[in-house]
Amino acid sequence: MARPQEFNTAEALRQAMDTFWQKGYEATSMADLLKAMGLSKSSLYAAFGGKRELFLAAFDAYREERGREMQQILAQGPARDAIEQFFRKIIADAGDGGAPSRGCMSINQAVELAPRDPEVRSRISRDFAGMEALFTQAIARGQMDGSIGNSDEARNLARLLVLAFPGLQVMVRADGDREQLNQTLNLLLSTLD
Amino acid sequence: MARPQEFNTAEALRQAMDTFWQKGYEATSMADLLKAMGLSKSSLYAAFGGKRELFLAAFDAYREERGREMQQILAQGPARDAIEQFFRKIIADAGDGGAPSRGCMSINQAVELAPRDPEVRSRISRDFAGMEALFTQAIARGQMDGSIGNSDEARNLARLLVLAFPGLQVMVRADGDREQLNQTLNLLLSTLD
DNA sequence: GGTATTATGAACCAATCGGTCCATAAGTCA
DNA sequence: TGACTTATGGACCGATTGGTTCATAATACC
Repeated sequence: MARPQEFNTAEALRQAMDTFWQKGYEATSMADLLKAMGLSKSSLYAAFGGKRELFLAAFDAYREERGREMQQILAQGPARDAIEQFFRKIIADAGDGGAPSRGCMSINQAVELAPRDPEVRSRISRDFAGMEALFTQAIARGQMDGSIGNSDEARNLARLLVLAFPGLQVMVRADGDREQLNQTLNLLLSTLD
Repeated sequence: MARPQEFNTAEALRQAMDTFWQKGYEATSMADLLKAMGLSKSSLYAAFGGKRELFLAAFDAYREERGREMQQILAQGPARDAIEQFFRKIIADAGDGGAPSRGCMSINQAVELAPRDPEVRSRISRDFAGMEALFTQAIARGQMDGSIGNSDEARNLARLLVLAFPGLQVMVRADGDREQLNQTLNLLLSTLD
């Protein structure tokens, strides 16, 4: 019909996601987003609405992407190994350079916006529930294939892992010692044996 | 010598602490603080410096208070029971009313400011280290008094609890189901047996 | 090539941000 | 009571906040 967009919407959204992920909602200004996304104010507002709508879109993109990634990792190989790899990866992903780590955006938002924003809170509830379901499924599989010896209810064991997840993500974001965290993971994972 | 302060400095600091605790650093404006502390702008700046300095003072007051509280709880009764009470209290303290829970200010700041503020980050590192030390001490005591059966190194067990702590605090702040969290604690604490 | 349609950049907006300044009120001490 | 010291409230500051508006440029279609 007419003049086409000069930017890739999905790619711009990804840049916004990265910025919100690193700095959180309040500390991210529209100027930050404009620079990161590389487009002009009117384009941004036309394509995404305001700051809050852009944030929610970026957050949802993050959640979907991470959900798929988790599902994929947990499906590979013996369940116990898959679960271990899932947690090890969190530590390994922490920026090796001096750059501060980003942690998990859902966890970050559980702290920042969830207490005062029902729409964010409900998303995070869903994230935890989804994570519990995936862990439960993986643990049940591990109890079948013999890689997980603990015969407690899979759901209960899963909840322990769900509890450990934000703990690990917070410590990673606060620049916790990676070697030490890996060591602690040994003990956590030995609970499954 | 001259006109005395009309406000109690410690009490005003406590109000600031509460506000920063609930809303975080960025989402708290000077206007919020003025209202919460009940004093005028010039008084606030004269007594506490700027926003950041006030925040650090409030944060340190929080950390000291909580550190003492933890120490006290862990010292009471058999070590295993004391540790259990410490964790149960975190869940119980979550606002029973509809009011959103505040979680732990150190954990909240591990997410919000720590990645970009070395002064905050070092405080949080110290908090984690202190917590690890207190847990280690309590667990060692429990291994002596027989309330803790697990004979793994006390320090390693302590690190597992240190990992669980931010996990629990984040879930509480995001309005996680209290009953379910208490149930999950059972499994975590059974690691000590 | 002309026309209709749409994306873009810049100018502009009120409101709020954290922070400073100062005249005045309210005390203390001699 | 008078002199000195200090706390207080309000006016004021420039910068930045998120957001809107509009003239212009660029493209697709006929």
